[in-house]
Amino acid sequence: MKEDPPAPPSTDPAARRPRDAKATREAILRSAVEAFTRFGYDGVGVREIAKSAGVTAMLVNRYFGSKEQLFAEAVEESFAPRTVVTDDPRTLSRDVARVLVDRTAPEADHLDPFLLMLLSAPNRRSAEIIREGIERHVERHLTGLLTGTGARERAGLALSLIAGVWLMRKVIGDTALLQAEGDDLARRLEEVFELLFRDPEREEVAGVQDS
Amino acid sequence: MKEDPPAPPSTDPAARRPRDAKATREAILRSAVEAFTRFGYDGVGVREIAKSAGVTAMLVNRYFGSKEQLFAEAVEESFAPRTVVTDDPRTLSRDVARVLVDRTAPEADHLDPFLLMLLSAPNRRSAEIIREGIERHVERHLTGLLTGTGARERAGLALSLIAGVWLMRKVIGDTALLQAEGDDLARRLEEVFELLFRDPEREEVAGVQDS
DNA sequence: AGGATAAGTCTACGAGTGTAGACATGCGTC
DNA sequence: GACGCATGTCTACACTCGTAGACTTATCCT
Repeated sequence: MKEDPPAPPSTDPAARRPRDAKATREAILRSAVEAFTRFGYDGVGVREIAKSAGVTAMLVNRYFGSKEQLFAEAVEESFAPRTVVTDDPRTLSRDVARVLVDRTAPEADHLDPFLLMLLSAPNRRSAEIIREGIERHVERHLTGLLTGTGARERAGLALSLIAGVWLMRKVIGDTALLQAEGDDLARRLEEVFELLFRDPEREEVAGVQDS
Repeated sequence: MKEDPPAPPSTDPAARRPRDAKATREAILRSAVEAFTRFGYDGVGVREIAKSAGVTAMLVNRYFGSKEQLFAEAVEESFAPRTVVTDDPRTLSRDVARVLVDRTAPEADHLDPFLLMLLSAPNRRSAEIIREGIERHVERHLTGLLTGTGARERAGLALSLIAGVWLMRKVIGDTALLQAEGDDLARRLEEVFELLFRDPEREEVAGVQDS
């Protein structure tokens, strides 16, 4: 009997934080990165992001101005850090292939910038923000690791393949790529990356026609 | 001066069609394929599709049951026909590379199933519909053209690369791939497809480690 | 202790969503 | 030539979206 107090003072995720603007801002940004990576720009609302950060929706706009600006900061946060796993050009192909296969495995749920890109690409505004971010951070970095002609173009192709594998394995759920044995997949991907990463002029045989 | 009549009886796209259920259904489906390919599942409303077909929104649901079922039929319509350009395994790599580069050129605006896939992938329901469609139509067809071990897996990787190039060039607008010279891009892509399409056991040198 | 100010919340609006149900209308057939 | 039914439309509902403006509350400084 007797009604319970409507707000049992259990572990409320918001009421406990003692009014710290910087911490709150970071909490919102963290929630935003996670939400945008899981559901994409159009797949999540600011109320949802705010709730999982323990605040109300309006505070998001107060700190970030708008959903679009919040997304821009989330892209920066997501793309800025490591992203590429190794800087050693000799093992680059193998490492990229291995990490890609591992992170797109069915049981893994890594929050990856490529997922954020794929799921937010349909919206034209967010696509433009993503383009700026991936060019400035990921593509530029990868291009710097490559030598020879067309390094930028080859880096772009490699990123296309990476994005495509993310798409097919984690977003679409393509059976052929999900049922494939991981080591086998990594080996084939390594061959492709090797083809894209190596200096085309340092090879003994170009092999292809000249025209 | 003087206001024009609010509805000038010019070429009204709907009023002219003489009540043909089949034709109307096809018109709606055509509009749906175009809209879903341009804006993705969540990026377009049934009212918009209906309007460009010259009918009202409710007629869409009357003919197709729901937006989701309409999307399923649109996927079928989009993925069913040609999709792969040639069936000659000898020129497959070159043809696929050439067509891919041409159709993703900045000036082209080809309505491609891959665009529909990319833009509708974020929605989980439509992603599942797409998976079913691309596996049953495109992937199965491509797998049948390949010989040797892991044909299905290699086909999946090739489709990943194709999707990735579509994404980076036409959706994200990646500068590195858009500024690249078309013939050069096609040549590099042909090499990658050649690596994925050829029978791994029919090669003189496997080159990679055995484990 | 008390007031200033930052930190956070509440209410609301205008627009857009998919779609259910009732209504209007034009065509083929007797 | 009029009826019947398929074809198409109108209105409405219950909801979600981003965000603008007014409001409340806690924290810090003097």
